[in-house]
Amino acid sequence: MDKIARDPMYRLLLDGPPRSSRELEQALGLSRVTAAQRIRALASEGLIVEDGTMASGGGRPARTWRINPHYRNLLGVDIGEEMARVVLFDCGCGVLDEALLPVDLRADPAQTLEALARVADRLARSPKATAKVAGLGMALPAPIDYRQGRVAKPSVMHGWDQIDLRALLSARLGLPVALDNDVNLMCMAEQRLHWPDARHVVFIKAGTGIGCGMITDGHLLRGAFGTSGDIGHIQHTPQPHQLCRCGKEGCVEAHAAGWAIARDLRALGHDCHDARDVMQLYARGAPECRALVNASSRIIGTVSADLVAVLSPELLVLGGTLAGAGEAMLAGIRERVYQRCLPLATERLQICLARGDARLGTQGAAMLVRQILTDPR
Amino acid sequence: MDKIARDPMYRLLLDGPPRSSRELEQALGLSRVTAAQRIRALASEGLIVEDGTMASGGGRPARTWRINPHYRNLLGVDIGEEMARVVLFDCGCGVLDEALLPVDLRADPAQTLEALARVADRLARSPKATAKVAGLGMALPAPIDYRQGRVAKPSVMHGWDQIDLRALLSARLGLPVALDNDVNLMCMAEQRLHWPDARHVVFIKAGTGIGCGMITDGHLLRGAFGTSGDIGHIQHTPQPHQLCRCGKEGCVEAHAAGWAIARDLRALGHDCHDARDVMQLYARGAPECRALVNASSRIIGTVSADLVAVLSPELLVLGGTLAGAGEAMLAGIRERVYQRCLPLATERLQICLARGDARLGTQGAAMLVRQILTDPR
DNA sequence: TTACTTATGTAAAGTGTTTATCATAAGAGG
DNA sequence: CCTCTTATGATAAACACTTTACATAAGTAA
Repeated sequence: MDKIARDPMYRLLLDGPPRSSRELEQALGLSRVTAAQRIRALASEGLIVEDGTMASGGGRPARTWRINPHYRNLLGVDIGEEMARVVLFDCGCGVLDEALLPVDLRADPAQTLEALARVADRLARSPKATAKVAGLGMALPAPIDYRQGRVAKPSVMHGWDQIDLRALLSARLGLPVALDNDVNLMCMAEQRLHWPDARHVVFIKAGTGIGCGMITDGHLLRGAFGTSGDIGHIQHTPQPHQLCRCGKEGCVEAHAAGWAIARDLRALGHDCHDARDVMQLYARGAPECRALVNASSRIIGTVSADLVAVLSPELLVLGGTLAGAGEAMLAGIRERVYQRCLPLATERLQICLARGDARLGTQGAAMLVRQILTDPR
Repeated sequence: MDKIARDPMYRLLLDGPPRSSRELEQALGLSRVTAAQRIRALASEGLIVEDGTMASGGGRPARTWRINPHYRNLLGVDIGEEMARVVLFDCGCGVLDEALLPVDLRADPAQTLEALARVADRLARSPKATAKVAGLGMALPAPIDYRQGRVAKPSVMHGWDQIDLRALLSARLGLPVALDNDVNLMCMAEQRLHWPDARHVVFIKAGTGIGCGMITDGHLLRGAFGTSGDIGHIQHTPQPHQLCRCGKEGCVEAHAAGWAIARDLRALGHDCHDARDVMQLYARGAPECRALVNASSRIIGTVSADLVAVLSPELLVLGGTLAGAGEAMLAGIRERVYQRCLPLATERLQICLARGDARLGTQGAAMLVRQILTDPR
């Protein structure tokens, strides 16, 4: 995107609903003249378009302005443990085209990257594209050194911490590239797209693994070393100790994650390997599965209670594959949170299922590049 | 403070070390001419003064500027469970005069406030005062509705949530007043005064009660309802359940707080009622006391590990009365944190004792009003 | 001492923003 | 229809900041 896109007025319209000239002027603290001038500039460049008029309050109704979604397109990539999703978005995060490809995180990252790059290239030239692609964002299931744009040093994604991921991808594609942890990006997308007024949000992703993203005062909380939100390996220590895939015992994941439920279901004779398999069994109503999911939800509820006590969010959202169990998962979380936290912290707290779909990670990734491309520095 | 004090240049000098014209210019993104002009304006108003010269790098050495601590004075109040401390500061947070007064939080808040106001008035007219008082900050051992400037609704400070604390005090004293939770303010003061480069800090206050303050990305994390940092009532559940003063069982406080240790020591025949008594016994080397303090430190370490996993701070500071046990407290915290957290989260994490003294709360309070008085809005 | 370096002061020209004023546009309500 | 209200456009003077250029101040290194 061009220089003009760094106008804070454009950022405001990217993040929020259409606004009138006066609203923009007040939100940015500009004078009417300057606001109008900047609106003209953005409109003449095709960055924003007229949206409609507001209800009249006894006078001439105000025109509202919104971003032009077809000014540029964006690519969002979400690398999962087995599949990667690549989505072509317009710059309002509307889906234009999409592709899935299998990935093997234990394989050579160079090969995986090349496969991803080919798909990205193909999508950028898709007949459904509405503009040229301005950048690519990528969500990764690993701690990310956000400043450096690479996977943080010791990581589960073997070998990925060795390469300068952002520079490599950017050079290969000829596009600006931004990276972040997948849960962080899901959290950001969920908040920005579905709860724009919430300033303090905890997003729990319960899938094959468990993690959380946090927004405090409207800002994504990344922490000092890119490891924030690592709730999966908080010590839970209920009676039967379980070995976690991280090598420790008694982690939350080892009792409540999709892989742990699958492990327990396999022990009961089911053919079940990941969170998706668990949800299939759950949907079919297998009682053992329901029991395990309920138990999981209470364990996640225990951690949630700690998060609520520490962070005092106004919204706790549950996403990830296990959120497919819906109210059953929420029940366990609510039970523990209301049981353990102060009324003051819970009386106005909302506990909900994520409204975003499986594309949440890619949407967050696209929003991240967009944010960087429109950052005034 | 006057209008000119809202200059971001002044705020920069308030928070940081003395700087040269060039450093100010770069930090604020101004041109040399404008920076010099603003420096002149601030200096002529008496807000800043010349500090000295920097080391020469082969040319004329740069002059450095610092705030004039005697431009205005500030009052900081820290209300504890039994005592309140009122300190008169210069606007660099240097101590000028000080007073302690007993308070009873169960008494009528109006009486306590009047007693406080009298002390504040007296200090403002103290012979040690160097300038007129610009505002008063207050630290309270309760969740605070920061926006409203009052104690959040259901509170342990009975009756205090009924009154418009900020407005009342402000009217009584004829001064701008700001309030916040005591642990938040201690956290802020500790970071700003002693770890200015740390952007992600967890401050644990272990005293008669237990709580924590958090700074993420340089900003104090207050949460949505003023209850953030409530780690004292996280469920700990080791074997012998203990009734907490909050009415629940198995809270961290019920096992690790000063009041809980005092309770256990009383059961062993010691005359011990609060954290200070515990530290006296500890200093005298009572073995039961040492054992209990060690156990407490491990419990606090357990919560600390959760905080480190979730927030990924670069610095974890222990303050409060129990921090008087020094390395013994740190040992238990370090043990649990290193045992339970990812190496990535701990390898560069510092775990230290607070450097601030008993005036930390009042310093934070003074910094809070100062921050508000110099906020450009 | 001289040459070089960096810091600081001052003035002029140019850019962008604000404030103020006047004019026009487009709705509601009578 | 007219009046009232609010939105928007155009313009000019005032203001703040930046850039540029030149001069001076105060150190270091030889």
